[in-house]
Amino acid sequence: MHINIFWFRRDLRLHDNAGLYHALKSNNPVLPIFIFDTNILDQLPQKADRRVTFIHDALKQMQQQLSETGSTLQAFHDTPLNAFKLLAQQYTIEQVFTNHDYEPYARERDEAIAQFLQQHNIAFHTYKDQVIFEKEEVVKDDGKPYTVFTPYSRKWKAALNEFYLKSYSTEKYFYNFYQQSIKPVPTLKSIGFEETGASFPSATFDNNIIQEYDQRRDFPAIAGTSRLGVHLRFGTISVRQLAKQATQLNDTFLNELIWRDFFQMILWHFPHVGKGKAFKAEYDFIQWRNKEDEFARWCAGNTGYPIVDAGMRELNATGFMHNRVRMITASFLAKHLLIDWRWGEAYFAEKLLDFDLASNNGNWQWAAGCGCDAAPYFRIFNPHLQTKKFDPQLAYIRQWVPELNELTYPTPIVDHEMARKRCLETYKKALER
DNA sequence: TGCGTATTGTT
DNA sequence: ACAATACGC
Repeated sequence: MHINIFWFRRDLRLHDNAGLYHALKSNNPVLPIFIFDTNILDQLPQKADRRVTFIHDALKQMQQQLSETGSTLQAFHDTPLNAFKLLAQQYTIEQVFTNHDYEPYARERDEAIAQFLQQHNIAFHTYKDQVIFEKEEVVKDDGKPYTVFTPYSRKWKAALNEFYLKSYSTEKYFYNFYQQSIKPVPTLKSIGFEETGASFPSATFDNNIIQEYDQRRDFPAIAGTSRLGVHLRFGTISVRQLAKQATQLNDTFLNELIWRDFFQMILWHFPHVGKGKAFKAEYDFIQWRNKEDEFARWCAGNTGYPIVDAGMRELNATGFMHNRVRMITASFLAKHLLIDWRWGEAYFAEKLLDFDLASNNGNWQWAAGCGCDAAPYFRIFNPHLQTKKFDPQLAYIRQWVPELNELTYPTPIVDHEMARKRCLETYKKALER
């Protein structure tokens, strides 16, 4: 019996899934698979990882839904290549379907799998699913990719129509899942991880939050942001459904989704940014101070700047940090402390539940000034003024830095005015070359 | 989705 | 005295 395979990666949902839709419409029964990729998991420093827990929860939920169709998810804990070798021994596979992934590692992985499948005479079909526009779909009139957000977003909006927001109604074809008895999702323990007891934001989006997003998003003390980052990251919501709401409810929120497409597009066209290079090469001449002890204090939320410390403590405690505070803490690391932005990028990558390489890298490069359409290097956030503007009652700070009023609060790690001047001089020196 | 400072305008 | 604006960094 011939089967087709659908390979889940960062699209962990059965509804409105482009690749799954095409798989289910195909001529053969569809076996859904997921691979706990040891190339990735073996690099993770912690055995208790909220993201692995999140993926595990999402798989169990899909497994439940699949059991109602008489099918089952087949999960592997292996390298993708080994998993496909096993599958090719066990089944007669005609076609494999999956969705695009734009990260450097994913591109290498998918090229290797494509080669393996070709050798075994198995067709490999891939689809756009996690963004509205990808690759060359929104480019300048000369065919080159945009590197500045605003003109990109204009072209993006001009190109948008109902077609790009339409749901893929997979449900009509659920009868075409490969029928077999349930294969339980491996336990976290069996793949070398521990339960984290983490609770996750809901995947249902609140229209009121989206509607008032532009008014409320900058205040970390209030619930003004969607908290949907993790669901976009792992595909537990559909970006098409969310973008459709955004077009109707709030242009500022829609812009955030466009930033996400923008950074995925940048990573696709300029993969070196995902391999430790500044988008603007001249910024790699900056003489970072890279003081290990100062980095440790930043990580721990112990800089003596309450807004910075609150943000880092929120991150350490929850795996989340409010976006306004991400900008403040990132600017502080790169500009006040003159620590290589890549150290901060790596720390966020380790800690953020919603970590996404393209957005994390793009935003760190933005904060450090070396990215496309970046904050100019002389734009240095003043933590005190940022606090006055965005947490005037100190409600957010007090939540994460309860000892603020005690005499024991550490003195600032660095004087703002001195650090500001030092930053301007250091950047200027590097860019004058 | 900047800050800090000088200058101009208003009372 | 202080708010609004302009401008270099």
